[in-house]
Amino acid sequence: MLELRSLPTDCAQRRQDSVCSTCGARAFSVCSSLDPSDLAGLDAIAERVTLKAGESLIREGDPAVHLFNITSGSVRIYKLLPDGRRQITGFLFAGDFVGLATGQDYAFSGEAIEDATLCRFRKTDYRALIRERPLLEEALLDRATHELAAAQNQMLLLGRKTAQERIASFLLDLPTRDPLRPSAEDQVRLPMTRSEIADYLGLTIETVSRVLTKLKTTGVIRLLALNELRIEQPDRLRDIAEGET
Amino acid sequence: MLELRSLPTDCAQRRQDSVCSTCGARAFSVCSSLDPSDLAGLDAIAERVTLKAGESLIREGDPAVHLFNITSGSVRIYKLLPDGRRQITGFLFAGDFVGLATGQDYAFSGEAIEDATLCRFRKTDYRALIRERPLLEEALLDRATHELAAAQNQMLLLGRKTAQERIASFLLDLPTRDPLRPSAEDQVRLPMTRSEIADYLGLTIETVSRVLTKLKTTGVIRLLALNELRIEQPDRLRDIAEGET
DNA sequence: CAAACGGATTGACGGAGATCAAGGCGGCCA
DNA sequence: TGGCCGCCTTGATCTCCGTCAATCCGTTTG
Repeated sequence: MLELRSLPTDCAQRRQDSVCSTCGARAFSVCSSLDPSDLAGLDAIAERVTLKAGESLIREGDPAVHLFNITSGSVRIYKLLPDGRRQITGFLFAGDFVGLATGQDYAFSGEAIEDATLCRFRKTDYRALIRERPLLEEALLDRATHELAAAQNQMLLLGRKTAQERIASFLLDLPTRDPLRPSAEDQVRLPMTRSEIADYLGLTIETVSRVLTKLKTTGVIRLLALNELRIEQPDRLRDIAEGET
Repeated sequence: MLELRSLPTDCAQRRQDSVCSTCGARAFSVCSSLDPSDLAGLDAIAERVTLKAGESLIREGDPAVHLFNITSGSVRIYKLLPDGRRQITGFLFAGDFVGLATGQDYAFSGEAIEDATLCRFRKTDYRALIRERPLLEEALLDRATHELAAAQNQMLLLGRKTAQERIASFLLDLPTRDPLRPSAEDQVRLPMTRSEIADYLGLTIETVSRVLTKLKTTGVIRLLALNELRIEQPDRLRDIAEGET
């Protein structure tokens, strides 16, 4: 097999077989801004990581050494107050980038919700790659921009919406998030627990539970299982989410 | 004066006199990533705008034609629910960039709090400039990154902090924001009304007022005027902001 | 299969902050 | 100088949602 090194066509072949080139999440991630021949450069600095449900990815306050791209599964990122109150600031899925909002140290913690796989990069390596690939930087800026817009929506939700409006907004937003599990029409999978939903929406588990049963009894949604539901009246749910009730 | 055009040194002189080169906010803005000779390119696409207090800059839902850099004064950006509930998602000052979290349409509205001056760019022109100036793009990404981190802090505040903790956090954060008005040690200027503070912190005016008087009577702060106060016990205020009480 | 366990639901109650209402205070203009 | 207006403060009451507690339910374990 050693001869391969001297055969250009086979080198190209080797590149085609890189992990990145067969990555199921590539199409949804910033990596899609790199053309196939650039993927080798990405592969060179990428490291595969797998996490079991509940395992920690990064911890708030630790030096920000690595950046991550999620390739499958889901991740929660959150901040804590000294007394343990938790605010989950995002649920991330395949294609999402972890570490955008990061300076010297991580500003938040991250853990797997379900078993997940990720690509890990040393921040220094990644920065170097960015400088050589303007399209990659552009893709990152684009993503940061979208996350900022999403953050503003979340601030509106947390600052001004009622419990029912928060849940409704959440149920409408969630299915659009995971590209690897495109929900059937109006079908919502909840990979996270009630407690995580509560900490994402600034509520308690009890309130989440009560609102869900109320939406169920009014016929807006139907609970198929603990972590699976169907939206029966999408228009009604949209009205509720925007406070038109 | 026509001869000037044929004299290189005078041309250089002319560039020195560009609006950007004398801009008081340049040092704090993304423009600082451009070296002096690049400023001419910025000048070419920049347009000066002045706003009186209360005047509108952009409106949520309108096509996002322009981007802005604030050069003096202050601006509030906010989102509304159909019934009029308002969430202010940010107070912006000299050097801040308006329009990062913007796709096809503006995702939020913006208005001047005080009289303000801004640089306005057509989005298309600005994108073209970015492509030629990697350092500018880098500066923008950097700024987006910081705003994302700030947004996460605000989500923690809105989702999990008490009224008193929110006010304390706000009073500690605000003085660090306006580079053109570096507060005297522990002196806080409040260019916005109580109503705006309330809509930024997810509270009502009454609660803002009550908490401020409580902080006053406990000696943590002193109200010098309606829009001016002094932090008498910074350590105590920091403890309150983090919920250590 | 029973018991234990973690997460979810449901109910009763209480409290932080919203709502409603009544002044207070300073700035502006006639 | 006085009256008006916008903004702020203060008080009384209400309510949504948090807290506390009991129970349920599906899963795991011995």
